[in-house]
Amino acid sequence: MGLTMTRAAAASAPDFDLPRFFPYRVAVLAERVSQAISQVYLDRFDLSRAEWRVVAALGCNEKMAAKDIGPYSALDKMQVSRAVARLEQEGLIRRVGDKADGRAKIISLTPAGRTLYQRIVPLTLAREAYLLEALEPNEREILSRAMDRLLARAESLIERG
Amino acid sequence: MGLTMTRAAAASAPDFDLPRFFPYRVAVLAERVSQAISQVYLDRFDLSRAEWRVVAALGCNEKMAAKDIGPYSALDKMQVSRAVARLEQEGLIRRVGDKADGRAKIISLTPAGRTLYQRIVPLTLAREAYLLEALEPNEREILSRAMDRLLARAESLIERG
DNA sequence: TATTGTTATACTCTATAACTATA
DNA sequence: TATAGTTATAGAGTATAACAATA
Repeated sequence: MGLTMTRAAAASAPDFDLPRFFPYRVAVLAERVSQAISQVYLDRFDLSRAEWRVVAALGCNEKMAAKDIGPYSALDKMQVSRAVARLEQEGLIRRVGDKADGRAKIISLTPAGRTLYQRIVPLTLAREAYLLEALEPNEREILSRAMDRLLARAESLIERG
Repeated sequence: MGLTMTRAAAASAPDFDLPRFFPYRVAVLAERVSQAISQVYLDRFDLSRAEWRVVAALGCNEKMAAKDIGPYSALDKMQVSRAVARLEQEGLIRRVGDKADGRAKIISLTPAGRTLYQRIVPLTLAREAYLLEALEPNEREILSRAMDRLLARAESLIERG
């Protein structure tokens, strides 16, 4: 990981090595992990990644307004809107108007949606467990904390431009 | 991180929590890191991610055949082909036929391409360094090894389907 | 005037495969 | 028959913004 940052060379030949560049490595890792997991929700159950995230969010939370699904699942409001529209067509979720706020719609899984969720979850958890078996418990803890800190730093970089 | 894997509940309510699900977390992290880095190569220098990777590969390697750029930069041959075509139009790379293999074309940066590379690299390294400042040296080492192992496991999951 | 959610549009990316030229 | 690389095409995903309804 370009971790040592030994800038032996000056601007004319900076110490840059793509395969060790952290942003590259995390992109490749995430892409491969996503492929491995999407074999479950996409290939076997024909859900897009956004649709799977919405199902997962509702599986964890029972009832949510669309505006809360976005922040919970790292999707923007259009991705949520489109995913929710398709999931409703497929009979996997239902929407009812919120009495408290006429603009909002409360979204929840139908029984079919919950059954789907319950089928997918064990398969994805098994794959996650297989991935994490590569690590010792203390390594997992360090990884988890590292990811939280890196995410916070990435977000502060994005903010400042 | 769904790391503890305490499956207290049975299939009817598996211990699934999207925000702690490792594949979700690594996807979100990679996306945010990519946004933070693409502010450099995309917003300031108008390169797509694939184009930046090709420039970076050639910055690290001087001369490469297209077939070697793909594996080096985690791009498929079409992504390489398109990126290379645009970079050539922009005068950032050049292609010459390989005398040893009439099918292959040897690709290298032009002086303009190398100048661009040398401008981008310090900026991306600075952002990488900022991200990694969040971690102690030993944490970086553990993270680096963890990423290698997780990648290998993800690839073996993909292979077996 | 701001927020919730949908729709429209254009653009980019991706995936598959057909195609050429060489080997 | 296989490989290096390009091109074609269609589908999926993305970004921006306009829009309607409600607050």
